[in-house]
Amino acid sequence: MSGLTRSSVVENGHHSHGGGQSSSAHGHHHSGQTGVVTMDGCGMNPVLDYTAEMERYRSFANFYAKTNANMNAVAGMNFPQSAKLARITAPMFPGGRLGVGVAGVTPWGCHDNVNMNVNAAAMLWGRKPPVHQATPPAPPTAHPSQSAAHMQPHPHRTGGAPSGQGSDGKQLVGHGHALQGQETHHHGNNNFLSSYTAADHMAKQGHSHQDMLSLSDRSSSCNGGAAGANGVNMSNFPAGMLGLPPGVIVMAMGSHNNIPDSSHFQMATNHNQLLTDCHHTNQSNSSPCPSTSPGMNSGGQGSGGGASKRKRKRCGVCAPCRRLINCGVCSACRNRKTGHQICKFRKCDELKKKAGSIQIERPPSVPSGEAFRWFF
DNA sequence: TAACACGTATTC
DNA sequence: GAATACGTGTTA
Repeated sequence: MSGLTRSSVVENGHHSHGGGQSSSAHGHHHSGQTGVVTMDGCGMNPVLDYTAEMERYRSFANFYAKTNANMNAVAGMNFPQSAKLARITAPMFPGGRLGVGVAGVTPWGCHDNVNMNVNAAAMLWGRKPPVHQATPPAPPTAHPSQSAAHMQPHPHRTGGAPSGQGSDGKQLVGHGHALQGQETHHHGNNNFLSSYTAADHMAKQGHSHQDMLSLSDRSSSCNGGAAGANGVNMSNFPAGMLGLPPGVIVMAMGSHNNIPDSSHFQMATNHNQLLTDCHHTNQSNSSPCPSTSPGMNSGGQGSGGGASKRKRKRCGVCAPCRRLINCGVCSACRNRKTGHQICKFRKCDELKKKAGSIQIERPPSVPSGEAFRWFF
């Protein structure tokens, strides 16, 4: 059953997405654009309404372009946060399409930021950006992953876009069956870049995101070899072998022996490695798997020595964790200096629970199809 | 019981 | 050392 559970997390293709501008809480949307490749093989997703989504983001972009411009011009002020935002969001809307003013458009989930309009300039990043920036992604028109080499049609491909959309860079990878056709669109548009950028950002910006991403050379131990039980151990495949462009998330589906909680996010990095999600992670240098990290519970709960006093870490996959920006208006944000608390909207759902009650079968706050919202 | 304040672990 | 954020005691 765990396989079914995992399937539902990604998008099983049965979700209605005919709601038009329905709330994002119902998850009809992004899975088709986030570069998610699922590994359960037999599911098929319709090609989702990408155009509508892009229009929506463009609307945001235009609005914030104006907002930022007005604020900067009228008030004669510069908002450093805008620059920070731009650093990550700009690649989502390359100037070629949306213009310079797009800087500052933010990729947050649209439904939980009612104040974002008036507080756009007050939005804060949870952590300062890394000092060293990753190699910037190539412009969409020149991204190396657009090469035909990795866009060769998969022999078992059955779902996804019509073959006429091959130029869209759809790459289906599976274990002997067709993969869900919800794949990427990433070459012909900007979502790939957003994924790429966000992934890179997440890999650097905060511990929680680092948690999500451990290098593939550790992933086999992380997964306990579980993926192999499915016939394909993606962990051991460099992304390049699979033709996955950086930023594409491979979500290994299907049940894994004795590992009910292994939602295998795997993300192709710009190094063409698959990054493997280890739930309950830690960023321990020595321990490949979070749950054993000295930073968290080793010797604590794990040894039966009672509740560990070690700090837990964000799960990295729940909706709040996927949120990249602070709301700027909650008490935690307002009292940043004295409160020592993360934005309420970013507070991990798991951490809200009592310590010791962690049981992530599936993040309860992650409705189907929203698993990768943070890329937008 | 939720919000707040503070200690402190963790990361950079 | 500063910033971030978790844990927990206190307060409203």
